[in-house]
Amino acid sequence: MTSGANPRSTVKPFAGPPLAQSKTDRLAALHAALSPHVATIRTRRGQNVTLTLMAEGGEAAFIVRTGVLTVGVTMPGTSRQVVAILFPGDVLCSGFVPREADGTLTPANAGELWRLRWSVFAELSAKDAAVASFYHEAIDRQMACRAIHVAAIGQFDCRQRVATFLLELALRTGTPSPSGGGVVFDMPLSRIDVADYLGLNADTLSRTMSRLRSSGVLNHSERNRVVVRDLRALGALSPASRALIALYGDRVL
Amino acid sequence: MTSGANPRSTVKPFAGPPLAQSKTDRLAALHAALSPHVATIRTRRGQNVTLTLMAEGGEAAFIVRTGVLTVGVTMPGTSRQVVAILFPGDVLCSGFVPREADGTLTPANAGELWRLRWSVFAELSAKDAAVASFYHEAIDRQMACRAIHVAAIGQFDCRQRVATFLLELALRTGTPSPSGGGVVFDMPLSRIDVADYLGLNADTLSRTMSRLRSSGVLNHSERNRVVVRDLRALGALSPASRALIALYGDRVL
DNA sequence: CGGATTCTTGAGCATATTCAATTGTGGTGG
DNA sequence: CCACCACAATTGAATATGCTCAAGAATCCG
Repeated sequence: MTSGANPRSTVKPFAGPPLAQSKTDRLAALHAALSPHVATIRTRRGQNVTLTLMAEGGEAAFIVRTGVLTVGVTMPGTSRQVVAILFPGDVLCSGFVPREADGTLTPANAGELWRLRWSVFAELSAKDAAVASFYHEAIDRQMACRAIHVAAIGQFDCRQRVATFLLELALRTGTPSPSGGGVVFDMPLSRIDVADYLGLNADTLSRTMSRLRSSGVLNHSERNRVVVRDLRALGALSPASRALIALYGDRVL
Repeated sequence: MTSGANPRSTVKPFAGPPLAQSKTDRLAALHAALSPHVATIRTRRGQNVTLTLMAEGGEAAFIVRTGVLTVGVTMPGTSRQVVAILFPGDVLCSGFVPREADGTLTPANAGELWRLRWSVFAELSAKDAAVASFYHEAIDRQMACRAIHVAAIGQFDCRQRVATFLLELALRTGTPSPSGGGVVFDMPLSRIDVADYLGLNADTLSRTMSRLRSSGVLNHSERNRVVVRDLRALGALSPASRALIALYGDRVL
């Protein structure tokens, strides 16, 4: 099958968990194909990215180059729900966000975002198998991630939810800590953002984090930084640890 | 399909909410393009559809022809979470379901399901713009639906969740009731399935339904049939009503 | 350094869960 | 046709978990 007859059939990542390492590489490789068509948006914390394109309201596609963003919806009378957290390599189409639901795309970070017209992206996908497979891998990953997220807020208690969230961040953005066995990462989101992501009250979240600290799983540390003292112990607290490791575990573990 | 210079640019549904009416038409139109490659699965209630393809474990794509299916995940130590309910025209790729999470695809109904190798589907998408746009519309719709679902289980109280669920079913599968103003539809899911979808206890769900009945929004009726007496009143109970109507409201309203 | 914001923590409360008993429904066989 | 069984759905009382509200501590930024 690697005979080269059909480039798509040589794309292996579908068969196994995508390698996070290769994700940035692929993104860089796409630069050549996409750059003539993308508008680069420099993001900064709190800014609100408009989801639809200006002219004629066509659908837009966004590709996260660097940084972290949150996708939120707010239904009347309820508080905001963060529906997804986007990391580099993730894709968002404006059609993913329901209308009439006050959807927002908000950078948590300084970073870079590519925007292009959806129709252009679709055309490129049809022509270039690399673009298509990048997109489909991204969709696969994000769908799987959302499934885990739904299971977490639907079934987990607050400690399990927080552990799941921290584990996801550790796996996706963490680096092994100098004092072995641990993992360190920046917390790109505010307490309220995290609470909105987990379907928890900010107070409850704070309490839960405090308990994790006093039970020795986390370390006290600076404002926007998390030190996981024992990643294995954190994983034991999350029913989704095996699933998360299958999705993202190729970086740290 | 349409004659225009670039077929993709003639695909309008991206700009507005997709018409449910046209969904079945499009599905029928795809039959010609897909039928040489699909395996048709006749589904019956409770059966468990295996998510991966038999030979060499390649990724599979499923297209719902008729009937209703649930996609569920179960994390160790917690009860099942129904992550999505699939209706005709919906698409599921095996990569959407996280590994190590005990994912299941379960028909709630008798119906028909198409299965094909993902790589084949991707090739067809690259060649045939109608296939590609069908897929992307489906992804848009399902992503938006999942966002609403996440917001519901993350932020809504139990009555709001139930109202949201009933409204979704009414909009997607309901028919105007003989006695005007109402909507009737079959309930394809068991109480437990619904509870697992909404992140609620089955007992709580039952209580909530009872209260909706005694408050006059619903009618007492047979086992697997729901009669919404006043759709507007039901909508008033769901913070997501506007979003749901924007997504699916073109059938009943 | 001061003011604003974010985060933490406690006490009381509300909502949904648990567990168990009861009723209802559908299917099977006498 | 009815009796019976297994299973699904309903309902109540007690409990637990997370929420609300308010006060205080920590951190950021000018």
